[in-house]
Amino acid sequence: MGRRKVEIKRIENKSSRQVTFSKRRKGLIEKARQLSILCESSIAVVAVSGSGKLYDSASGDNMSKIIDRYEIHHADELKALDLAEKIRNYLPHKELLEIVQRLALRHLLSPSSSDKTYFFFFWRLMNTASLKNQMSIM
Amino acid sequence: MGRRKVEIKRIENKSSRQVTFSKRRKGLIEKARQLSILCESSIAVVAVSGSGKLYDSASGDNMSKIIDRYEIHHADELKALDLAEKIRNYLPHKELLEIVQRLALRHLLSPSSSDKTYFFFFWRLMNTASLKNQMSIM
DNA sequence: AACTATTTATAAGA
DNA sequence: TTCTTATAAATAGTT
Repeated sequence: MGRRKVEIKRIENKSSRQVTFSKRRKGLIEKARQLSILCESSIAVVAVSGSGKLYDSASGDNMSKIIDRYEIHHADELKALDLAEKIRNYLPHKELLEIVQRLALRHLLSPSSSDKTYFFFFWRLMNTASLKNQMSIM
Repeated sequence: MGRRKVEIKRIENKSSRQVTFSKRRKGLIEKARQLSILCESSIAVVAVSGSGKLYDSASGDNMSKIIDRYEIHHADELKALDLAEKIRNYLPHKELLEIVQRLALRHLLSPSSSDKTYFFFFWRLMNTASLKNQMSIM
């Protein structure tokens, strides 16, 4: 869709690579928006540039809800991994455990709403709080 | 890009909506793949159809890593929510706590690798195992 | 940041 | 549904 046909391979020139990233990223997100509206669907796009910058868009629903759906859909696959084996290799992290325990305690002390969607949101909050906590000590 | 110009609004006819969803979803994912290769970037797409079916693609890196990046990037925003307030409304779930405690214990008993990336993967596994567990009792 | 020659995506038709 | 094709839309190279 341009003056020349381009091969789909890494663009070597850095500045044209950046220009193309900007143009096509915009195009991709617009396509996602259109698909969402035309077909009454939810579309999430997350793009990480070569230099690590993050761009995202969520159409039809918010990003967290779309990610939750993805996680639930793929839960079986992940569960099939040997959990015990994996865990032996993970980074110990006392702060994580403290957060989990603190949140879990408050959670136990307040049995109220029964809306399932809250469960997932709760779990995401725990997740994110800990990710952030981890980031700050890196 | 077709015989007629189409307005970007919900397609009322169900079968043309499905056909368009299929065609445009394929196009979107192909665009994501191209962008990833041309510009050396990572692109995740998650699409949920009106009927709830999930389609996803990850180019340049795997889906979990891209989602992790998103979570880390947005951690500040989520942290700003009133955690205590939110937690008061979440669904109690004993099984979740048992899983977390069991995993946490094993985690404490095996201080080994120090690769940061494992931490995030560990945390994702915990997350997913619990989501799945929750699904099965819904 | 605009422009425009071309390629590419796709809406409607077969 | 799968293939075709006329046309709209995206974009590569240019200014």
